[in-house]
Amino acid sequence: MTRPLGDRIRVQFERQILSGDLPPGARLPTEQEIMARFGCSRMTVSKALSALATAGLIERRKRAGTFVARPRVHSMVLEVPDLAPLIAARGQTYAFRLDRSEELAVREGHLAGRPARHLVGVHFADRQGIAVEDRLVSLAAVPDIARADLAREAPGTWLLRHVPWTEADTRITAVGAAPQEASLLGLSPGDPCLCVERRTWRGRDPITFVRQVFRGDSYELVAHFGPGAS
Amino acid sequence: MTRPLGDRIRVQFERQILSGDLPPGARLPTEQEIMARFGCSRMTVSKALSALATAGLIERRKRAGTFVARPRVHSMVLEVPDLAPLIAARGQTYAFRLDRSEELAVREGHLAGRPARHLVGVHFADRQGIAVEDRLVSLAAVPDIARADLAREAPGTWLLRHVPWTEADTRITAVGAAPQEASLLGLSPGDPCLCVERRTWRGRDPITFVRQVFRGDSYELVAHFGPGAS
DNA sequence: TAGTGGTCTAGACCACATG
DNA sequence: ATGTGGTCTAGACCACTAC
Repeated sequence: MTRPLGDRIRVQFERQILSGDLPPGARLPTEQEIMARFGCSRMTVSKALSALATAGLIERRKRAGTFVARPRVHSMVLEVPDLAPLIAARGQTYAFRLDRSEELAVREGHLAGRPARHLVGVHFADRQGIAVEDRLVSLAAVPDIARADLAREAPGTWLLRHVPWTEADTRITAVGAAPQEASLLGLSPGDPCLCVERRTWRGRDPITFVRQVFRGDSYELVAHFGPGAS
Repeated sequence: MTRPLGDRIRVQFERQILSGDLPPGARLPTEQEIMARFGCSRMTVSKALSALATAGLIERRKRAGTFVARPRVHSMVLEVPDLAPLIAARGQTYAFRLDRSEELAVREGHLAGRPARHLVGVHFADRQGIAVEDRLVSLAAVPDIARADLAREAPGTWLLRHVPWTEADTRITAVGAAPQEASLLGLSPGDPCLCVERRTWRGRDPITFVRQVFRGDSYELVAHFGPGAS
């Protein structure tokens, strides 16, 4: 049960960095010194340090050496849960109701100029509307969307199983509920809602644009930053 | 200007996967076959495929082979910009005003039972309040906080330079502005605001808890998912 | 210019899971 | 049982850059 040597090297420096023992800007030993200390070949040391560099914990500069990176403020991992299991986990019953489905030519956005299916619906938890969804799906990229049974399965869930995206942008804002949204969600107009807008691609082909408006009091997003594996 | 061989191997499979040429579940050639095709050693192939595996694009199983991974829905990279440069980039003038600074013993949360400094202040863009901030900073972890000049530099910026965190949780919700918040931000009570709550640690020591309430009409968060490097 | 990391080789032994 | 990936070695040459 002895862990790989490269892992032990990586974990040792990981610990020293996270504990503050090696503060940001500190210099690590050279590969030669680490080789000698662990009695291993240079390739093993190189792979261990490369992993730390990929993870952003260290920064390597030729001729100068290897240094503990200044922490990057600007990136955390955002959890993007699927609504159905999330609501089921709360002990509530999930449902989706499709209110509109039509074809149209998109005028703007990353789907501009393409024929698309326009889908509007509501996500429910125990008969309480918790989110309204307005979606465009490229017919060129997803011709099968016409045959999908979207009466109960949310378009997002269906899409994910049939045409998983490889690239996505998400924009998160707070908005006041529009009158129609408010009535669907059982709110008063202007009540705070979380608005999530997402554009997705597969390779370079745009797939879908979706705008989801969630009741502010029953939905939250969670993000995490940390060393991750260890 | 010839790219490293390992990179070329990695990029080739990356492209085939993202284009859908190699769909999820498809099997990649064995390392032996790739060695032969590129005329390189096995180590080079191994490093290229390991990088793809770390990135989550492929999955490697002994005796079975290497396969294109089923895409993971549930994680995107959330950009967490520092407010000052963000506002400067808009061509506005940034300022922070500290309204309260006191010591207290925290009762709940990840700082429970610890003495802390309680800081309340407002972020401004061109004299318009755009966010109110309520923060607790552990005195045990950051004794220097007492000496910090927080009159103009936001506590978050100061903290980042002096005690960078290594781990953080963020919760994003939509809330209605409380009366006091509304008056500070020039809103009416109940107007939609984006609420960001973050807990941070350095190693296992809790550092700070912060709740920021942003004007819904002048702040947004952006997240991205994609192959990243290429 | 000398020391650092970046990359690569041509082997090797091992663990493991599948056929 | 066998073929796959996991890891490691003991070298090597090169590019870059801080000294």
